[in-house]
Amino acid sequence: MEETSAKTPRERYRTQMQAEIKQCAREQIATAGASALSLNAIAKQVGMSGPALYRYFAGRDELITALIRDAYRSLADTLGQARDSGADITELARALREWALTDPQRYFLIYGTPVPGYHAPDDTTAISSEIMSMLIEAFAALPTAAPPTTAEPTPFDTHLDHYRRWAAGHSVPAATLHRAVSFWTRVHGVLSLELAGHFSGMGFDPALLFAEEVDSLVTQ
Amino acid sequence: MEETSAKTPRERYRTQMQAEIKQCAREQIATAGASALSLNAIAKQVGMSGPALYRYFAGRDELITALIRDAYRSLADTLGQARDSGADITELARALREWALTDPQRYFLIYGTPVPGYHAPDDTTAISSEIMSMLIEAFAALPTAAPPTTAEPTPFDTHLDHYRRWAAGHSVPAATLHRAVSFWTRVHGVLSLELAGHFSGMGFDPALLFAEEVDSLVTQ
DNA sequence: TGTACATCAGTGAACGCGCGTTCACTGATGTAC
DNA sequence: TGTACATCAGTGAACGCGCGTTCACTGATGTAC
Repeated sequence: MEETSAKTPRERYRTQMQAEIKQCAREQIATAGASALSLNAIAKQVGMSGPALYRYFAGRDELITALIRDAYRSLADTLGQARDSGADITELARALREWALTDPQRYFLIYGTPVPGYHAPDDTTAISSEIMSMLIEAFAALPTAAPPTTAEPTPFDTHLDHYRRWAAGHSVPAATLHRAVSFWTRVHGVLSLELAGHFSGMGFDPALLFAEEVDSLVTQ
Repeated sequence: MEETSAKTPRERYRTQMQAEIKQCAREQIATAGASALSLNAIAKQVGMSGPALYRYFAGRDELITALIRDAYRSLADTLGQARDSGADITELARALREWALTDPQRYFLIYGTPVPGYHAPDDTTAISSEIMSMLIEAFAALPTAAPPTTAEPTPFDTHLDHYRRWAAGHSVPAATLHRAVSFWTRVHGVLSLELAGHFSGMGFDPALLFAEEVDSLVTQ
């Protein structure tokens, strides 16, 4: 995972310093939101003053971009590790939820309110499809008691059959793609509302709702 | 709907001016996001200078709060009008999606990334339950071909039966509450991902996905 | 091992900027008699 | 209808602030011979 070996001491120091800065930025975002991220405040907290940060990041935007990239990477790695441990789709969902609960603002860095002008770096879309790949495989591997292939394809199924380039390399039935996409939207429906506190007045346990939303697609 | 009648000219002017300021603020948010909202910029745009805004709003926070309240109100009214026109749950869903697509940043004002420190005004939770009420009634009114009441109650159903105070006044089976909540999460799952652009690389039409997510709960 | 030079981390002063907000004020609009 | 006063919208100057970013610089660390 880390190809940061066989580096000179200076390079290691530099990498470590970048990590410390990003860690600080994460804490600041967790405390006051991403829009309140301030380079000067970060600098003060890591014990250097202002312009020194420019040794490590070209500016505020590049720092935020790095954080977004890290968030994507962290999510994909979390799911990848679960997958490598033989997790099925239900366990993948649980890993995803735990990842989101660990640091809600990191979650919102990816799936929260988009800033109108901003465009995420290109490589994040690659990570996105890496994640979708895992989901598709997990659904394809399901021992379908009631095989979805035999069921009548829905309008969205047939529509999806024409737009499956994003699922390149997966020769699964469109119904499986549909399930992966629905999994994604249902999971984020619960998570985004839960993390934003929209259930807090209701009192019930979102974990149960989450589990059944996942189940709705597993035992389809 | 408007109880702003029989007011003096001054009062009408004041109300109109507040509306103009809020309209301006909405446009600014739609262009650059809520965090970029600037009182001075708004003042310039409505043709007055700086401090004059304090005649209408006590400060930046109060203005944003007013916008959030308006967003809630607008959503509830949109759904209420659909309901009054005899819309069923599917048509309510369509109205909701159109409302969201009309002004994505208004949507995110309610359902987007929460700002860690900020607490929405209390009356918005009242509007939230007003909305949930409509959904519950719409599901209760469904001519259930396969009545959900007869089905085995899920763990979340029985759990929800202990936390139904938020659904005060509705003596519907817990399964109906469950369907209303799931409707809410599935609908927001598609909408939040769609509006944030997470489907844009995939090419398919989110409207079809949305319709089938809604359908998954109507023809349950 | 020792010297000469290059690399690079970090500093401190300074830049211009726009922000939210306050204050004392002018001038127009409405109200009371 | 006219005068005297109160209300209130809007102005302009000024407040302190923290922001991102630049620049020329010091001093330590690494490299070459």
